[in-house]
Amino acid sequence: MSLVLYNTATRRKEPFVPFVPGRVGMYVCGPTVYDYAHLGNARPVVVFDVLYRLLKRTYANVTYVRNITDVDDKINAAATARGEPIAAITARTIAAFHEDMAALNALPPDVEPRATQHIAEMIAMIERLVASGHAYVAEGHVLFHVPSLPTYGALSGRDRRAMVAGARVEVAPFKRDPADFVLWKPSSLDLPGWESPWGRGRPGWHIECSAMSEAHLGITFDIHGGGRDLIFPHHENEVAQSTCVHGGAPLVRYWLHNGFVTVEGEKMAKSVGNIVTVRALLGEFRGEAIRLALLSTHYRQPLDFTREGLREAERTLDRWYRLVGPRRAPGGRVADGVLAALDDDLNTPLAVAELHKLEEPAALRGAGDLLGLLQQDRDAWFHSTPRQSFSTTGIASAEAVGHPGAYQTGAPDQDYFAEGTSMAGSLSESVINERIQQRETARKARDYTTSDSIRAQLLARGIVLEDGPQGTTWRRAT
RNA sequence: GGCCAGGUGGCGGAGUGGCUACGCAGCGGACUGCAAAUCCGUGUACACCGGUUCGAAUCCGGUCCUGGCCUCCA
Repeated sequence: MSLVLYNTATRRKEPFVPFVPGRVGMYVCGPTVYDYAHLGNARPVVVFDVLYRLLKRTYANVTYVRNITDVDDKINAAATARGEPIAAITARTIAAFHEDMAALNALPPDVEPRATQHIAEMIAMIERLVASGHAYVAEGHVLFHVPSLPTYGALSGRDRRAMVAGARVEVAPFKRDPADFVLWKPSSLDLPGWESPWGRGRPGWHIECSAMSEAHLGITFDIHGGGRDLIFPHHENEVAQSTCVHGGAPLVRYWLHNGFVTVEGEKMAKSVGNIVTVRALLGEFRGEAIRLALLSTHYRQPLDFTREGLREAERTLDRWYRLVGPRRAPGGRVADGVLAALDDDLNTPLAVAELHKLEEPAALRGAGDLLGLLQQDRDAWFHSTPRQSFSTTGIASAEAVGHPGAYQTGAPDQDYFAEGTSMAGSLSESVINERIQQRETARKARDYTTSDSIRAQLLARGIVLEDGPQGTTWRRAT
């Protein structure tokens, strides 16, 4: 394997060489848990899941860390707005996140640290920053002093003075420099808080990732991933904190960032009202189709998510499932073309094209395993509806998770899915099989009027019949 | 305003100097009682204008357009 990755820090593709031979440490920024995961959250999870699978093929020791941010002002705001304890919101959201990502065939990370479990490490880190002159205390806050680090801005490629000039947010008066950012801030008693040398307070956003990556991956690790929007300020600030704490030792060797997701050509944003949650989408499409749609565009490119794109992904999976054989079986050797595509900076669209060239079931299953696709039995795929697929993986319904109204994402979102009315799932398999038998009888009697009417009836309920050499099979229309 | 991406056939989407992917849709055919599925055939695209070159979608310059970031949005 000769993996090449595009490194945001150098803006070039570079051969991937682990810092410690044979061992790989990878950190991906995970969700802030106050609401269901949307497509923008799902893309990095799926993309870096493919990278994780690819790395595990080659390296015996891969540690994948994906954090959970469970202390954040957005969570506090949600708790206030809903009149619900923070712990209840985070616990429920984390459970939903796990279910949704599992439905997308994303493997769980090796470590999933939570910010609230690493407060002590954060405080220790901040103390060192204060002691070394990189941070200062002001009005109960601890701030990182950006001018104390001459190389600040290298990752995002921006000039400090230009940033200040373009700043559109009011600068807090106690900052020594407009670019300084918060490491620790005071908490009133109604907000989550921990005792610290600077009084009861809570961490700023960036420090958690510095603390958690050090705790689980050490001072310098190989890969750090996330969405493009995190390059600045989040990752820039992470670099600043960590390198200052670690006496200049580099934090990350390869920075990877995925592009944004738009929906039907529009930016997905709360203000537009077109946030598409994975959970809502899973009600209409199967997880593997969503996953394939996410992998059909190169991860660094912008991805426009459309209903038609999802349908195409379903048709593609239909075709592959017809070829892979009835039972889920261990995959065979991964085709060279597929590997070469993924080795080239995770070129998943090219890998998908390579899959189209495969005809052998074992080869398809093998490539599918690496991409996290084709993970079920053929019948399970053809007979399942989105809902069923969702529940057979042990996922509780949105209602069972509770307070569905709390996750109201607005009318436009509802409209997006309203047109996808589906009758599939309204017929049980026994009824379908019974009708197929009746049709068989009619066909043997050459009563094609009856047989065609049975097929038409089933089609109206979303069931497609196919007469093959081995008899009649059925599938859910998509 | 600054910085950064991107504009490829009806659609999606790779490709970054010559060999013009791949998929979907469409069209024609085979198969089928009819379908579906499958198979065969079928489409010479690279925003615009210059330049470099024997040769450019691919390199250089310019123009237009779209999107993102610019202090807590993946």
